[in-house]
Amino acid sequence: MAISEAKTRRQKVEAKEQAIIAAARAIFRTAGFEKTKIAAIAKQAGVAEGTVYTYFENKNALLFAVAVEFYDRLTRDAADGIRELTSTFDRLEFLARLHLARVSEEWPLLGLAMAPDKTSDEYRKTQGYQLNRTYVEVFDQVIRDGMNRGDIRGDIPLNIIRDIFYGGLEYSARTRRLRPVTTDIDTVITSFMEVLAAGIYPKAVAPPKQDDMARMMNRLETATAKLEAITG
Amino acid sequence: MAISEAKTRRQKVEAKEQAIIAAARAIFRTAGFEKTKIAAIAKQAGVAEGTVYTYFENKNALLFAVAVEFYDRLTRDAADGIRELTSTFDRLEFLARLHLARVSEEWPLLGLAMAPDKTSDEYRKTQGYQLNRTYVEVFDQVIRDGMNRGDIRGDIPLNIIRDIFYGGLEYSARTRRLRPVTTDIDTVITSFMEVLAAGIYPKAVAPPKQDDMARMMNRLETATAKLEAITG
DNA sequence: ACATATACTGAGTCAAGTTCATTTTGGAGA
DNA sequence: TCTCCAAAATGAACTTGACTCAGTATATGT
Repeated sequence: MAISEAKTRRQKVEAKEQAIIAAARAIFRTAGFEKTKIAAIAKQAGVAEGTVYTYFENKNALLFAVAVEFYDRLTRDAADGIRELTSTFDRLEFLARLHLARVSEEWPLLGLAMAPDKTSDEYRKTQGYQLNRTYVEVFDQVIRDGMNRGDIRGDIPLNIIRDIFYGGLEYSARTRRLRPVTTDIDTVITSFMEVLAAGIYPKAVAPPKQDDMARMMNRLETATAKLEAITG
Repeated sequence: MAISEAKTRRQKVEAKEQAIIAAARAIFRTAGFEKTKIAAIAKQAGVAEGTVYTYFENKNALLFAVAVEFYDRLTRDAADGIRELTSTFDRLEFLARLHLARVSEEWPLLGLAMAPDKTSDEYRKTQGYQLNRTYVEVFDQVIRDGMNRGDIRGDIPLNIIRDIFYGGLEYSARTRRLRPVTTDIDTVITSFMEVLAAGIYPKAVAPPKQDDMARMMNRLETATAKLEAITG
């Protein structure tokens, strides 16, 4: 009967599809896209080479399938995470942390998946765009909400804020990957959020009072003492 | 004699190398990396297929050569541009404009050139890193200088500022490329600089009109922070 | 002019992605 | 339980394109 087929047959097929995606993810991750051979994926998934092509149009489509899973999970985690947080700042910090962590792990692969080369066919181009849109919509909502609350200034286009946020995070992830001495992740997030919130220019300062002058002298003494200790 | 060889023979060889690079750049740009055939490059450059390989180890090396030219020009233009500008803000805005413009044109290609896949051999990996370092050094110098002048707060690691700057710009460029309705480039730069300068949070007070004392405080903070970083 | 090193050539090799004719399998109907 | 068929699986064969190499042409120094 039709129901029974839908249960067992379909289940087997879907299990096999998952096995192929899992094998692909694992091998792509260790070997990179170019060096990964379809033969190796097939072997690891326990199927023949040709079978891969009954599930996926080609190698790019397979990479794309891996990317879809990644994005789905990421979007879900992002949405779940902010649900429990109330302040705009906390939400943004949460999203920054999540993104930095995930992207550090998987970007070498998934940045590629969305590259023009790999999404040249129309379906994947628009599909990839949608995937990204859905994910980023979580962020956009936090910002819009923050603007309404007065937590975020309303005179900057959302576009720009989004690009700075995700662009900055992606580059931070890249820096952490490439640099020999890697900064503690909490420090990165703290500084990142600080710049996002208040910018790189010095904050407005109140004109120094008497106290400030005294404090400054004090600190200058300390600093000078340290300097002398070094220079001798 | 040796001199004459160095002149005519070498010149011819270098002209041919340039012809190959030029052909490669043109075809890579229109067709993308994967779809570009060495045969097509050879034909356009007016040489046999095999000749390409007397000049370049392989296809990746050819792409890399294109990237080197791009970076050299970019770095030169960046350094030249800021030389004529005195204020920190003007310098940063200039660098932002330059980067956004160049990256919009060429990134689909050159982002790839630096990707892990293409720089897997040790030479190109470190070479690519150096290329990037040299370019970014122009920016770093502007920031360091700005910190010393008190134009930029000293309590944020240079890393972070750099990543936000270039990451944000790259994403802005990407957005401009992908989005159907593209924002005017001046608006993008203005908003971008505004966020970089002052952040996304509402300003507490009017923009600081720093008097000398405040400037000095700021500078002292910076110096002390550095000192503390050294002495622990 | 001659010898030799350097540059150039393009047919051939090879690796890997993709196709397809054939075989296997799971389940619906008798 | 047996039969039959459509879906799924197979792997050998095909195709494409990067790369090699044995041979040819060219330029330079004597």
